[in-house]
Amino acid sequence: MQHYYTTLFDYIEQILALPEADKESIQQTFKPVFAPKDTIIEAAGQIPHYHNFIVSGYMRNFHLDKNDNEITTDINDGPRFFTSYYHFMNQTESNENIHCITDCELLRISREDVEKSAKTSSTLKDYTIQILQKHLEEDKTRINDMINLTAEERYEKLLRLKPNLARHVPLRYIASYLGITQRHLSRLRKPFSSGHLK
Amino acid sequence: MQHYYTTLFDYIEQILALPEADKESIQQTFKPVFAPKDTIIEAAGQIPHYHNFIVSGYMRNFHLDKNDNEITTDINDGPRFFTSYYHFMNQTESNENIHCITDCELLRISREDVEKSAKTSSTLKDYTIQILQKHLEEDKTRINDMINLTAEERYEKLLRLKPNLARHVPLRYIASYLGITQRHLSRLRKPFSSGHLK
DNA sequence: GTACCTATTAGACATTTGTCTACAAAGCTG
DNA sequence: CAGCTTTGTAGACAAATGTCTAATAGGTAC
Repeated sequence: MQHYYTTLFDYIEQILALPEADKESIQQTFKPVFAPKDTIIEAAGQIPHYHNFIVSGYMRNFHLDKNDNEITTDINDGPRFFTSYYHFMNQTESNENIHCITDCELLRISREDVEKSAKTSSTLKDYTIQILQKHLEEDKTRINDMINLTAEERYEKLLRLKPNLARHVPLRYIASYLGITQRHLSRLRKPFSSGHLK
Repeated sequence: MQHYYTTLFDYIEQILALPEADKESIQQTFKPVFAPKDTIIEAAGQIPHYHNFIVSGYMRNFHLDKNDNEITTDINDGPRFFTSYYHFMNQTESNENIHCITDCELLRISREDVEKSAKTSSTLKDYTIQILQKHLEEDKTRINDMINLTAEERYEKLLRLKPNLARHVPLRYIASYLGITQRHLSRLRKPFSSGHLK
C-alpha cells in the first residue's frame, strides 16, 4: 500500500513542502481503499463522509435532473483530490453522486480526522488554501471554455489535455460533461475517428 | 468612510465570527477607494496589486479573445470580494481586466499587507478558506448551469437572482457572461419586455 | 438644435445542436 | 452459440444560436 502514500506525497510536494510530521499524520489519517469499477462512494442526498484523493482511476460527479437523466458535472483521474468539498466541509447534504468509472485506488480521510489534524498540523490550512486555489482556477478555466469555445473545440481540448480519457470513460459521460448530447458528440467525433484515433 | 468597514464586517460575520483585533487589523490594512465608472482597477498582462472587496457598485472581469473581442467572464456587485485571486496570491501575470461598470466603493488590501496580516491574525486563514469554498461552490453552480440550462433559462435565472443587474450593466456584457451573442440575448429578452419589465 | 456617438433591437439567412428513432457493434449471461 | 443489454453511430428533421447587416432610440458634445 505504500505507493498510495508516495503518490499523495508527490502530489502535495509539487505545491508545498511537506514536513515529516505531516507525512506521518497523513499515513495515520488517510486510509487506503480499493473501489472497484462502478462503486458509488458518496451518494446524493447524504452528507459526504470522506475527503477523497484519487491515487489512480477515473471518477465522476453526477446528479439526476428533473427528468431523471444523469448529468455528469465533473470527470477526473488521479492523482488528485476529488470530493464534494463544500458539503464535506460543512457537513451538509450533497446533491451529487461520486462514481468510480473504473477501478480506483483511493486514499480517504474522515471529517473527524480532518478536525483532529487541523489541531496538530500547522501546515494543513496552508495546504487546503493551495488546493482550493488550484481547483478554483480550474473551474474558472472551465467556465471560460464554456463561454469561449464551441462544443467541438471543447472536445478537442479535452482530448489534448487528457488523451487517455476517451479510452476509459464512456462517451455519454463525456458528452454530458461537455454540455452536449451524445448524438452531437458522436457527430463531432466522426472527423477524428478516421485516422489518428483508433 | 466608516460604512465601508461596517459593510465588510457584516459580510465576513455572516460566515465567521470576527474578533475585535481582526477588525482593527482590517481597518489598518484595507484602504477605502472610490473608483468612478469605467475605471480599470487591474489590467491584463500585469500582476494584480490588490485584493478587492466591493462595498457597492458593479464590476466585471474581461479579456480579449484572438479577434480582439471582449469576453466578459464574470459580473458581480457588492458586497463581496472580487479579485483575480489566483494571480494575486501567486503574484503571477493576470490575463483579466477588472472593470468598474458603475461607480464603485471599494476596500482593498495590498499583497504585502496580506503577508503581514497572516502573521498577526490567527483567523485569516480560516476566513480565506471559507471565502474560497464559497467562491468554488458558486463556480460549480455556474458550470452546472452552463451544462444544464438553456440560454433562456440562464438569463431568466440571472434576472431572478440579480433583479437590478440589467438596470446597471450593459446588455453586451450580460450576453458575453451568459455565453451567447448580443443578437441572441436581444431575442430572448423580447418576451420579457412586454409587461413586467419596463 | 444638430451632429455624433453608443446601446439595443431586429430581419434574413447559415450553422450548430437537440430530438426522435433506428440500427449495428461489443460485451455479458446462461 | 443464442439472447440480452449496453454503448456508440447515424438519418431526418426541428429548434437554438450565430453572422451579417441595418435600423432605431437615447444620450452627449458643440
